[in-house]
Amino acid sequence: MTSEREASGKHDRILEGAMQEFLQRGYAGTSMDRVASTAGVSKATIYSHFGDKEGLFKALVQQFAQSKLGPIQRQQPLTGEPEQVLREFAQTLIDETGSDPDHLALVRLMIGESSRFPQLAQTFLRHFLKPGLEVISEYLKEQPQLQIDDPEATARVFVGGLIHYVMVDKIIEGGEVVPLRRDRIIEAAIALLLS
Amino acid sequence: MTSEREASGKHDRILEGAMQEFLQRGYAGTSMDRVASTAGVSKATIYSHFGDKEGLFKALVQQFAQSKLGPIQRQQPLTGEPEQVLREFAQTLIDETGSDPDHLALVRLMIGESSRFPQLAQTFLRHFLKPGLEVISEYLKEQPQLQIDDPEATARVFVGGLIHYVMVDKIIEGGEVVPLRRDRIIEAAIALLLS
DNA sequence: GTCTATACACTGATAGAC
DNA sequence: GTCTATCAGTGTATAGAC
Repeated sequence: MTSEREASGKHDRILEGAMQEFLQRGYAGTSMDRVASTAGVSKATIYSHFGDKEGLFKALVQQFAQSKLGPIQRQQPLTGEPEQVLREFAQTLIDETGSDPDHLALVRLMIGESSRFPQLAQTFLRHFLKPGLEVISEYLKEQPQLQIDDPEATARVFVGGLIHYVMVDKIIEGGEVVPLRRDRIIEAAIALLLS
Repeated sequence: MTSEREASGKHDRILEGAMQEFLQRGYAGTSMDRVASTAGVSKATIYSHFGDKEGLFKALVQQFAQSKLGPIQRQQPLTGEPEQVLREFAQTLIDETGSDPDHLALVRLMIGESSRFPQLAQTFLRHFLKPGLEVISEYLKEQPQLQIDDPEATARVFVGGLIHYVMVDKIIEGGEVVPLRRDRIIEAAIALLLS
């Protein structure tokens, strides 16, 4: 039916336009006028689809979290030599989260609004952080020669150290204040686990 | 002079009121009307002191960064047994940054606005992150028996892992999604450095 | 320096025509 | 379902009195 196709088209165009605006200007900084203009629809159409500004925002972030699987989430269980497995995992994590401008902007937004939209932060963690922690944690459990007492906590330090690097370097662009090349943090993190 | 004393009093009251509002509502979510009301002055007074909203915001964050020294920044160079030194450092970092609501709110704000106010993020890193990295980095350099090839990068993984824990648990309150007790992350981080 | 009063644009949201 | 037109309220910022 024509009405269904058109409705769905507008629905998605609104979400795309809203995404651009929210990622660039933040929640409070985004106006519904501008979202309407960017999406090429009238404000009334937005309100009929999403109720209000908060409804639009929540719909948008959930859609993002569900559409874009985390780079780690789609990974199979890890197998192979620890040094190579860990290096590839670390490189993938840093490169894929650090080179996607939309992802970086979403992290900024999610953290900035986490006190006003706590569910969004939780959705984000469930989709992006938790799967990566689990896959590394499982791998460490299967490597008794590494002598790791607490694989879950160790995975958290390992992944956390890498994510913190991306946050400082890419999300808040603090690379000038505490400069450090990508490969040095990767090798240091691996060395800690292997020694 | 009376005029000086009074001007200074209002100046500080405005900064304090603005701090409350910005930390709670974000930059765009804060209105100058509300700042004026919270500070107990008129809007015109704020504009005469700080020019515009952006000027007020910048003055505020710089004042915060300069007044509150990071818990690590005021520390002397570390000395003693590695296990005890590292444990105390980690506990201090997690407890002091994780239990100060203003500090947590400032991190949320700083990250959320980092693309629109990059200097604020840099100021923050210079005052809070860099000193901690340096003190740990220096300590690791003086412990050859730990066999750490790259003390700076290793310090970054160690500190980053701890800060990431605080960010997930306290800043975005994701403790339910990826629960982990404070002591487990501390012991896991220490074990990585000692093994 | 500080206030009151106000200018003037823009905000989120809706009514009513089609 | 979608639009145009519009509402009441609030936003930043300033003029002018004291």
